[in-house]
Amino acid sequence: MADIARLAGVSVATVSRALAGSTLVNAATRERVAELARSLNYTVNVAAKNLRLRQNRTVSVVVPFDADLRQPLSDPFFLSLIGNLADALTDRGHEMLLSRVDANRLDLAAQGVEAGRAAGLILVGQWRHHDQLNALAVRGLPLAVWGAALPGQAYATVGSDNVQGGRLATSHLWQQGARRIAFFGDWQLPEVGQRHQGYLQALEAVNARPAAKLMLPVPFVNSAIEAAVENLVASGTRFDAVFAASDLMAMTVISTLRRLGRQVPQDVLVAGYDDIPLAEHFHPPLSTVRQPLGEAGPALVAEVLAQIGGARPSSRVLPTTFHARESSQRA
Amino acid sequence: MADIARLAGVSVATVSRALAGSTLVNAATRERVAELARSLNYTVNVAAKNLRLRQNRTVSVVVPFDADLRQPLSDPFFLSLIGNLADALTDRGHEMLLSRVDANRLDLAAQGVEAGRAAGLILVGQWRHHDQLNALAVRGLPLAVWGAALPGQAYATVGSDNVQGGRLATSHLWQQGARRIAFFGDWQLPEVGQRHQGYLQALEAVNARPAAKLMLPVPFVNSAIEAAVENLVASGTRFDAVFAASDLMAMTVISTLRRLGRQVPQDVLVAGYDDIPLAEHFHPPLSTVRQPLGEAGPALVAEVLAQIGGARPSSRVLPTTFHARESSQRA
DNA sequence: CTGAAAGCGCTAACAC
DNA sequence: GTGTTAGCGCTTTCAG
Repeated sequence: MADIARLAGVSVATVSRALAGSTLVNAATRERVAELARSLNYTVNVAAKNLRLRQNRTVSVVVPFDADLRQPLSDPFFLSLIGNLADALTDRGHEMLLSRVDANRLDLAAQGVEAGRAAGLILVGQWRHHDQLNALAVRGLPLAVWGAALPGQAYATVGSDNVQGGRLATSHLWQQGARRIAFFGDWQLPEVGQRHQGYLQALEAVNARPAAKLMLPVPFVNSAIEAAVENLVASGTRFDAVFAASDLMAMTVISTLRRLGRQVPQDVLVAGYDDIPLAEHFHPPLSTVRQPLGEAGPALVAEVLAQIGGARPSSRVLPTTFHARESSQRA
Repeated sequence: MADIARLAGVSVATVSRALAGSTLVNAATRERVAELARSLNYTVNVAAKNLRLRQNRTVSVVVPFDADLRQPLSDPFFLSLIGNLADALTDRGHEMLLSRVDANRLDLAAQGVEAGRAAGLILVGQWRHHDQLNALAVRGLPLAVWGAALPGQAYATVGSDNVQGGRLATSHLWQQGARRIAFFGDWQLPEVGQRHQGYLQALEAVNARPAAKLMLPVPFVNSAIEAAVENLVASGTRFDAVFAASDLMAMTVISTLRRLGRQVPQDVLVAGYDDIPLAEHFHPPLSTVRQPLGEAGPALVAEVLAQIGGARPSSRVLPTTFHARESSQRA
């Protein structure tokens, strides 16, 4: 900037003003400075500017990972959510700092904000660390979490209506004639827990009681899912439908069932959760609960930005819809 | 920092040194300062530090998008690559600034670096903007691009051996007895172009000549893929195999063929490219060319960091392997 | 309309 | 060992 000032024969203050488009500066001078900057391929140093202005237009997005499995991030739903967040942030003139942290050290997630790198934090995935999240929120850190709304939470969540989703999927399966519907998913996780709630509610609504043997606390790990299907089949437990806590899980269930000689939907009906793009191109096309991904990014971004602006945390539950396709309907 | 200095009864310089773990400062003082910082939940402001040190441990990762379609980022392969990059960057102590830019305004991609927000740039996807990329590289911007190595390029690429991949897939299909193998993919895109090359080479190797009608320049858009399959079938052109430029495309091809009453692999053999995690759980399990995703992130990161350190751009081609599954083998 | 000067939060000579 | 000082690149009072 000093260079430009010298070349333009003005002070740095004027250059700063000119580049900021201030009307205080003579139009001619402004144009000259702008031209010079362009030809020198010069851009204002954002870091210095932010430092001076004590502002920050960056939001830290962190994806917690389960240290035990150190799985590379692979669920298409979360991956898409990240893409979505990038767009939403860009649309609102902010930048996105992306990182992954050990889910057991969630306090590290706040680092970006504490080190002044970012003005707020978006957490993609809640895991079972409700209390750690509360601790962050109590510190006054602008924070929005994708996940389930839980009682007694001090932080803001944005998530889909998991209970409703679980209910929709389960009662659909029931209506299709399924009477022994298995639930696949680790209900210790808040979101899955609520989907499980919905499952229970739907069964209760028709006066059915869920068999304990049909509820399998399966983690989001391929090998575990396959093993669960194998065990279920081997055990001889009768079941005529599966409601899986995610599409990815449902797909693995279907492919494992097929390997074991059971056809979907002829022998077993299956429904998933998420409605990832591939769901409708799967074979059979997968019935599933759609989470409104398109709203997710903007909602999370709006929430952190509101908090950065001083607002109190406020959670939001997005409605879910069920999309019946072939996997849950007998031909 | 000033606060801590006051509370500790020392100067800010000492606090700075203490927090940096300098041995120049008395161990007792150092501990006192560290304790104070901890209790105050204080962290050094990275932006200020970087400004002063004229250093920068951030890398900008940008994903170009096609403005015409403004598709939300959805290909699992690219999404996974981003996750991978995040990990690789974290492992090497850097942060990741993620953004998407209009593929027609690739010069904007450099903004992060020019504005001092980042020290280097990783571009995920090359599109057809070879020259724009060269222009960036010529400016001396540390840059690594995921894509195809092209003649006369001034920038560094990291990518899989697309020609080899195309050859492997095509000759496998040939060996399985396919004689009229269709190619699906827009070969204007460098990577797809090379896969197409491989396809041609494989056919040439067995003295077959590809029918123009069997080569379809289909973009990565679901509706276009479906339309292409429909047209191909409707036209009455005979074909007994499809090599698609990505797994996602292959899956859409399979699901569309099925809708039109053609079974895979009974009527048509299909092979894809990428080996996304879902490929093996698809029905039928998808034969595909694996790109070594695990190496991609680290390789791209190593390359930008090397350039930031002053090295000259140096491209890298990662080997591909073909994984034959049911979609390309007659029972 | 423009310039001089102060300061954002930090670190690195250079003294003591 | 520790403090003083200068300055990273910028914006913004406050004078003129």
